[in-house]
Amino acid sequence: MAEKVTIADVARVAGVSRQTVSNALNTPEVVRPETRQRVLEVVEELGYRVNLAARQMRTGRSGLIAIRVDPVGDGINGSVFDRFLHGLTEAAAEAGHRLLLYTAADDHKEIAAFEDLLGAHEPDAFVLTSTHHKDLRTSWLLERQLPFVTFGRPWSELPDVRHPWVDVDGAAGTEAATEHLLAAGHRRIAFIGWPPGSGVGDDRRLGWSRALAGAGLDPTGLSRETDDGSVEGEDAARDLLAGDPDITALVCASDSLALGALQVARSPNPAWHAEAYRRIAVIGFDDTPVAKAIGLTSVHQPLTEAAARCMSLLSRALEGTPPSHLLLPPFLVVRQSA
Amino acid sequence: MAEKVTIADVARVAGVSRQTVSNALNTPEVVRPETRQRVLEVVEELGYRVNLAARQMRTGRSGLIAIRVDPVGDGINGSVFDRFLHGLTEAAAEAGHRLLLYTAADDHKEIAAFEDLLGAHEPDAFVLTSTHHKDLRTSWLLERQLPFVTFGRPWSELPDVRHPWVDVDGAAGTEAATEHLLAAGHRRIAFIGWPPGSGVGDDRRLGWSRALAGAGLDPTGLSRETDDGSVEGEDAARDLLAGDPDITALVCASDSLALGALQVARSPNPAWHAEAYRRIAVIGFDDTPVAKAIGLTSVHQPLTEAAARCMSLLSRALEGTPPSHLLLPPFLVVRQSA
DNA sequence: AGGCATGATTTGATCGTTCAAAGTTAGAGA
DNA sequence: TCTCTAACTTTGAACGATCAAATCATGCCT
Repeated sequence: MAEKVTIADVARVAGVSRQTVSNALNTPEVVRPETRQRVLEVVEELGYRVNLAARQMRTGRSGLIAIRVDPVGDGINGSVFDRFLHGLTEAAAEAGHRLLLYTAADDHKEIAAFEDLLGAHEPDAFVLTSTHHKDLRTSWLLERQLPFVTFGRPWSELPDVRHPWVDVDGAAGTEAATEHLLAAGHRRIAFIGWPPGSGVGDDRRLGWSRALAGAGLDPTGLSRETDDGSVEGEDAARDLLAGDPDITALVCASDSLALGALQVARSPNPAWHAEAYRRIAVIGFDDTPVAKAIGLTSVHQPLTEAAARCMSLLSRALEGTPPSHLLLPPFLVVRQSA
Repeated sequence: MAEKVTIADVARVAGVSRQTVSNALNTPEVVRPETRQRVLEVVEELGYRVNLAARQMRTGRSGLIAIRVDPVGDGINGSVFDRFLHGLTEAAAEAGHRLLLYTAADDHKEIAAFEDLLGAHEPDAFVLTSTHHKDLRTSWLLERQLPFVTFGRPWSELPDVRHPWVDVDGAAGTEAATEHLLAAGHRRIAFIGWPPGSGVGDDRRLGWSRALAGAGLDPTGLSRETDDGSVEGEDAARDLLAGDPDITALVCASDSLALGALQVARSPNPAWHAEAYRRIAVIGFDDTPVAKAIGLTSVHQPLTEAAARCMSLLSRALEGTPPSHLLLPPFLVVRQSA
């Protein structure tokens, strides 16, 4: 390790006191300009860097922002989080913070992780992802008045916004996808989504039905609910197409589902239906690398922007500004599949 | 924030001194068993957690391990790093450490980031990925005797191992891929890789040529060098297949390249060659979600294990054990493409 | 010239932990 | 009984920064 330069060293060389150095760096306006200039020169010359552990001990601020990473999943949808994480790392760095990673298997474990972290590394704030109904984590953090932002809106009954959040307007995404299909002449457009209860899933279904309603079409019988996954998507697509010969397009709640649906759409099995080959359009959600690779039209979430916005809301929260939120519009990336 | 419990609180309640509490936790063997027991009970009861900032100030250890995340790339190969990161987060947590993220655009910037970090958060160690020839980072860290491990072997001239590293045996991977093709009866097997000079790329090419040599086959004219990317892979595949009508299989240095190659292989263009449709086998590298999605046979790297091994080598390095290294074997995941 | 407000800088204390050294206790041996 | 050693525990200092309060300058007004 190189020689450590402390604030006392800088003070000695600059011929001022510790506190003046501290002020020159943290509260420049209370220091006479020429003094500040001299101090800054010495800081530069000696390569002084504030020791955050010492600062943290006094001020309680660590400069850390904690965020959870999940265990390795199927990898398809995981890329969404990863892109967000990369964006957040950069945004945090610009705001003078760094990201600290932790893991947790469920809400309760995550709250235990909060306690661990707060006792040990004392992060200044948390970033939560994948919010859901009855989210224990947000209420826990709110109770303790700990600063945090969620990527994902609060899917709760409470009407008032009590914490900052950023989200992507999923309904607008599926709505745009459905309208794209309508504009292309499709009339029977089905939806493959997740079981009701997940805020994100319900929201994405809503956009689809809204678009159909806008075109005066009846969504009855055109929706399937299944867990996320490629195989599940395949089954749902097969079921839909077999049951309704007029369906010509599928909007899916994720690229995983869409990938499965696409298998069915691209290799129609005569057994489902006796009629001639139907070309089925498929649209996914998240614009993952997989979508790009296989030519799947998909709804793209502006993750880098979302990350940057999360960070700026967090900065404001750390300054004590009352919470606000932001709903970002996604956009459709049109490829071969629709 | 909840009431802070300090070591002094524990000491008071347990009726011992601060230092005894500290010893009970950090050096249990010097404390009488019944004293230790009592202390631990009080620790539990009060929910005491060591304040790492204070500890760090005294011991210099922060409990942090720093790792760089790159800006969002094409996403296909990025997933390799992300899986590694997830594994590392878990492994680090088990060893009582946490991961700290930072970004940097190149080697020089990264060294500047080292300096920033060491002055500020003082990570105990670094994990470096994507090592390369003339890696400035490793020499910088070695000079200062800072603990680190690389995921990626040192691609340098120096014969002696001077730092711990973990890597996946890329040559063994492409060799296995090639042998798989040989076993399936292929005889003209081409390789699409990166320009020479990148250790990883050269290594992967080596495995392919070694397998051919082992089967008594001549690799001349069967290799193409191009930058990474789907389009590049497509061009290279087209070039190879057009130039040599006997080629029946392609081994690629990445899934990105393989994805492009697969486009060519799956939709043969009569213009390249007048003869009948050739079914071309394609094998990629990294077993990304994309490979899984499109049925691409690919070489899988044991990333979770690699992460765990990195962590254990790091733990040893922190204890002062001399550096050692590990070359993990990858394995082939066979899908429809080969 | 004296008093005073204002601005700039310094001093002493403190955050919570661990190190180093000093203190205490109990048991063995003389 | 007294000494000595070994085992255990306590005490004081220090890590490097910032807060709070004190000190020192300076200029303005009466």
